[in-house]
Amino acid sequence: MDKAQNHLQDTETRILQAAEKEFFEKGYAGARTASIAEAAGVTHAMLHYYFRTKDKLFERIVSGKINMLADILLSAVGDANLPLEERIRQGIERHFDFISANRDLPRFIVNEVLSRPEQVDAMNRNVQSIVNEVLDNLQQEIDEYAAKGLCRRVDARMLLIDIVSLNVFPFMAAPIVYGAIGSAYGDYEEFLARRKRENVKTILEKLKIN
Amino acid sequence: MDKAQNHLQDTETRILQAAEKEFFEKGYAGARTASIAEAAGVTHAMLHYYFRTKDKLFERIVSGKINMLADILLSAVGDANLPLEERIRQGIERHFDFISANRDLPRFIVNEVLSRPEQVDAMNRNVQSIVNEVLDNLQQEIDEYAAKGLCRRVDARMLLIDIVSLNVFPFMAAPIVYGAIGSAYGDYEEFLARRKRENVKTILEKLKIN
DNA sequence: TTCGCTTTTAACAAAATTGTTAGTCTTATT
DNA sequence: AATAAGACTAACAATTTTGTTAAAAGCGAA
Repeated sequence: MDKAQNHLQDTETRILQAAEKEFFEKGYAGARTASIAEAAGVTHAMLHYYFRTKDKLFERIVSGKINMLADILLSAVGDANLPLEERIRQGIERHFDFISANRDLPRFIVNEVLSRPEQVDAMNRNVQSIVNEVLDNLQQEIDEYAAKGLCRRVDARMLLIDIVSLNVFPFMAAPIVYGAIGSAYGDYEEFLARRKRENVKTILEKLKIN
Repeated sequence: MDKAQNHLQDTETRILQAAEKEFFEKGYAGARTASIAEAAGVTHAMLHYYFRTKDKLFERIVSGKINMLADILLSAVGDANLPLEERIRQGIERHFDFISANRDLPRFIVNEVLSRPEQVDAMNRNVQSIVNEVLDNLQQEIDEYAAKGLCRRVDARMLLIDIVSLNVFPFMAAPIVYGAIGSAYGDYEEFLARRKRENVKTILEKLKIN
């Protein structure tokens, strides 16, 4: 059973990997099952053997990716015993690093998931409760700090949107952002490091008391 | 000639309008020339008669949209005799309003244009010089204000990326951003108004001296 | 009206694309 | 070795999709 399973998993995961690449690069409509099969090194009948249809294969990829979103949100929450400013800095940096390590993910989500209402519903059901919990905790902590005069009483929800916007957009629009502006800062990785620092600064500035 | 031209333009523009809608909604690969023709109320042979190929029709739509980008950038520059803070506020708001009036444009650009290297080159050629001029002027003005102690010496390029990120991302990811967070602020339009104010505040905060 | 030009239509052709199926090969188990 | 189960292949089928073409219709000018 183990070796048989290995064999199965081998081609199955090869198809999955090729499918992920193809769907990320070309989207659902642009992806070709034949290309996926070729990239995976199998006949395209195998793709149907393992996944029945292009649609089911796509769903499989999507659901895997959607789960990553909740994970990164939770992992960015960080240690509860760090001071607020440090926790936020860490959260921003972890989020930035996650996007940096998955540079095509945002575009894929926005393109392929957000245009399918039933997927959006599924995502919101999965994400909303955890987002709200994270945000309620953060808001409470901000309010406590503010009560002691240690920071401004900023809106946690708005802050989260700020962070995600600042971190994600430059990756999504990378070719223009870097091409038209970023290249003035050196190579692309250098530019990214600079952006990361800048985003931390921008957000913490909103919290800082004058 | 006038009436003939009118007749010609009529179906031609109807095809163009239907094509824009279809390409915006489904992307190049997902768009169907038959759907476009049907939506325009003509046989699909007419589409080929006027535009030869799906590709040429697409190019026509894209080039029109690319030109809008330079326009909005310039229009956001604003009156040179306003004080810096007011000019920046105005620029942010104009940019936000433009995106708000063209909510599908960012996704279209990111999806359909940025995945085509030759289009990216064309865009950068068109945009880079004007962006650089705008940025150089802005940077100079910031530096002057900073020299007088009226604001911080912030990096104009980073500021522009901040503005575009904050303004554009919530529209691109609208279904999640509003679904998971924004709905706490009321209806969608209310949320947007709130975001607009928030973005202005975030940016001006970076300039303000403590 | 007739001529010539553009616009429009209907039918067709070619290619691409997803999916199926019948049968073969491999491999673990008995 | 025989068998059974799953993995695999090659060929085929059905549909979709882009694009063409020959002929008809519309229309202004001579």
